Amino acid sequence: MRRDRYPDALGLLLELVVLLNEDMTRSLARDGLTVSRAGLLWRLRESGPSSQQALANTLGVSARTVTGLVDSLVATGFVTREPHPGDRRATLVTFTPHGTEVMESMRSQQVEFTELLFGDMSDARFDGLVDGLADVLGRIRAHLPPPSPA
Amino acid sequence: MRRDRYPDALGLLLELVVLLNEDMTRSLARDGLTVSRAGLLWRLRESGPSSQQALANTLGVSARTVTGLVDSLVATGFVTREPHPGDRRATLVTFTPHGTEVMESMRSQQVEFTELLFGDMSDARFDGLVDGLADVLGRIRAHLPPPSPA
DNA sequence: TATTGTTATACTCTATAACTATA
DNA sequence: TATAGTTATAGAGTATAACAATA
Repeated sequence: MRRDRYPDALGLLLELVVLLNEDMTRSLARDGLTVSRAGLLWRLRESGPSSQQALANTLGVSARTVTGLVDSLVATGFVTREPHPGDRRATLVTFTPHGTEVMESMRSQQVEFTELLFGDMSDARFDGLVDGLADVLGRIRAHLPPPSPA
Repeated sequence: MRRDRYPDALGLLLELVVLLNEDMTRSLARDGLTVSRAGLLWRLRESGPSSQQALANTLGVSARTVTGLVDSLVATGFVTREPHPGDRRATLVTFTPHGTEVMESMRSQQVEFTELLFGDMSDARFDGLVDGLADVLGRIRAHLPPPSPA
């Protein structure tokens, strides 16, 4: 009965979640970042200089939370708050040179990590994993409530 | 070139981490629990009535953290602190009837969730996923520092 | 009147250090 | 002297509500 392997499969998934989280946390700490702060920087790199309101929306957190994250990122030299041309209420969160540098190093770390995870894996194994992951992901997405993070 | 699919694969993994976390958090909240508190209860069910020290060790957190988690679990009626027979310094964290009940309902929720994730999946797909997950997990474990949570 | 961001306040998880009660 | 657990304190992430400045 295939269902006998279900607990294993769920256990593998959960352990993966835990270990990936630990690894990410540890790795980001070496750059002086936390997962939440890195998440903001990630979005910032995709969107370019952004208002905090925009960041709050895309990150799916409150304005208050963004204020705190940006406060700490300013204090640690990753970003600055620039005046928003055309709306004096708003600020434009912008990378410092140091912030840009760290983001670039993060990208190469990501490449290394990917190599570690999949580099030495047979094509069949890799394809089976990717197809299975995509499948599971589709099921979870379908199960989850309205994709709130508009 | 297979490396072209690497970013996809890592992206799938990370999205999976995020979504599984959200789903777990939401589901536990319905039972009046958080992920950390549920983690403690989970260990408690495996080990039976335990001292806080023992819980701190197996969970890999500080004694102070366990004090806080147990405080809240006592306040919300999931466990009690019983005297430790044979060591008057220690307490035995013990399920209440309500705690036991919720743990049982969590188990059936887990079965449902597993059914949702894998139920409608072909055998080949399922096997490919499980094999791939086990493979990746092995790589991460090998990469991580000393398994600190003794 | 509506929006941007901040201050005020609060809750959760986490930790280290100091301290109490027991071994 | 060493251990179990608590209090004191602190930092991070999260949130809501009230408020200021600006649209």
